[in-house]
Amino acid sequence: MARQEAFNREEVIGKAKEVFWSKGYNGTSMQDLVDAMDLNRSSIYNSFGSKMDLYRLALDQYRSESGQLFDEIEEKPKNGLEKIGLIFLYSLESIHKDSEDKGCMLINCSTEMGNQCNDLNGFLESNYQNVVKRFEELVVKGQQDGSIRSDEDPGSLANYITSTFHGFRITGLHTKDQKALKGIIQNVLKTIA
Amino acid sequence: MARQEAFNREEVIGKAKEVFWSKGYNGTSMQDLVDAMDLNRSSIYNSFGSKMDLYRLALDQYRSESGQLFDEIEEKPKNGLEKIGLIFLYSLESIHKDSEDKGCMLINCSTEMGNQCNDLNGFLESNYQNVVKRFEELVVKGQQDGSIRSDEDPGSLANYITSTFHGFRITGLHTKDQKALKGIIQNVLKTIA
DNA sequence: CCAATTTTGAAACGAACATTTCAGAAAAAT
DNA sequence: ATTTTTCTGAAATGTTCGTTTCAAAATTGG
Repeated sequence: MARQEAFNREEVIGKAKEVFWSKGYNGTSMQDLVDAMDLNRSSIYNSFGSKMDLYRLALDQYRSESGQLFDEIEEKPKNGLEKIGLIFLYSLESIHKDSEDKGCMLINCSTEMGNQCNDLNGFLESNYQNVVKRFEELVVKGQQDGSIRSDEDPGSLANYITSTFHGFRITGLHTKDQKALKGIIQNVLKTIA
Repeated sequence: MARQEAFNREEVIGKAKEVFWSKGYNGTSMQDLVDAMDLNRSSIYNSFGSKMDLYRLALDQYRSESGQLFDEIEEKPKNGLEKIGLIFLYSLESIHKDSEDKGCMLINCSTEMGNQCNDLNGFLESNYQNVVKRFEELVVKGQQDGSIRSDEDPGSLANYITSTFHGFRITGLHTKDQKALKGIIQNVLKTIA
């Protein structure tokens, strides 16, 4: 048969992801992608379809990587409250390393495209619900091991945590002060303990 | 002398604001603005300068309107904690009325343009600090009247409140469920009480 | 009513946009 | 080595972008 792709697919999607993450969908031009992915225009269109198709692939990769975070924490020998704290500490680390102030790609997508693109809305919604679900699982665990209070149902607490979690990421755009950010985390944990 | 502007300045900036708010800066075309403002292209350029100039005017108007919210609450006969609760309830109302899912224009600006446009960054930063300051004032008041705990300094609590406040606005993009949103507010207030 | 000045409308600007085209280079299978 | 298929590179597609131009219409003050 014939020739096959010379590039690593996940790798070049990763490069596209970085550009979309930093500049947003509308702020990213095809030329930006050509430069970043180090592929020819036609190769990109051939392999990935349209700019929007590529954006969705980039989002998928980002979500997949973010989801792994919860998986990693699941295995650690910690109680529910500590595990939720770890999620926030990972986020703190992301903020610390985010010298470009790119923020969270999924939040960026929500604010830029959520109300403009119906196709993306389904993706964003399922992702949001998934985050709530993952937090809820940790809350249930915490209520079982006694590290999280049981006078409020897990879903409600998970809503609160998810909300503060998103706020935390926005806050990270404006301050990188570790002490201030850790103070926020402590208050969140205090609320659910 | 000569002819004068036939349109109301704040009014047409308001119309531009709606478009930018909904579609973002990069997602808004000059044609969108011509249509929405009901002004000719050249009139817009004559009166407001560039697209970016107009965007900044729209942002200014939005910030000014948002700031009035704090002013209104200042006059009410409530304690510090209740006043902070009122801010969140106003936000809840905004979310409820936001059928288009436009969210908060300033957060949208932060996520879309904060890391791309140095000029806007100063504006965004001063605005963010101002929100923290306004919350801090309410915290101080709450600590004086006993409605807010005094074992943590006002600045630290204000950081927590601001962070959750922004998260609340993001959450509003994903759910309009009043009970769920009120539950989040209750947890925030519980944390600082 | 006239002169001064600005707004207005429509057309035009070059640049940048996303996407397509297509001939030739490259690699796999026979 | 030849055939087959795909990838690749560069150029070109038509569209839309933000902005400018300019003559005509409009409105003010004298």
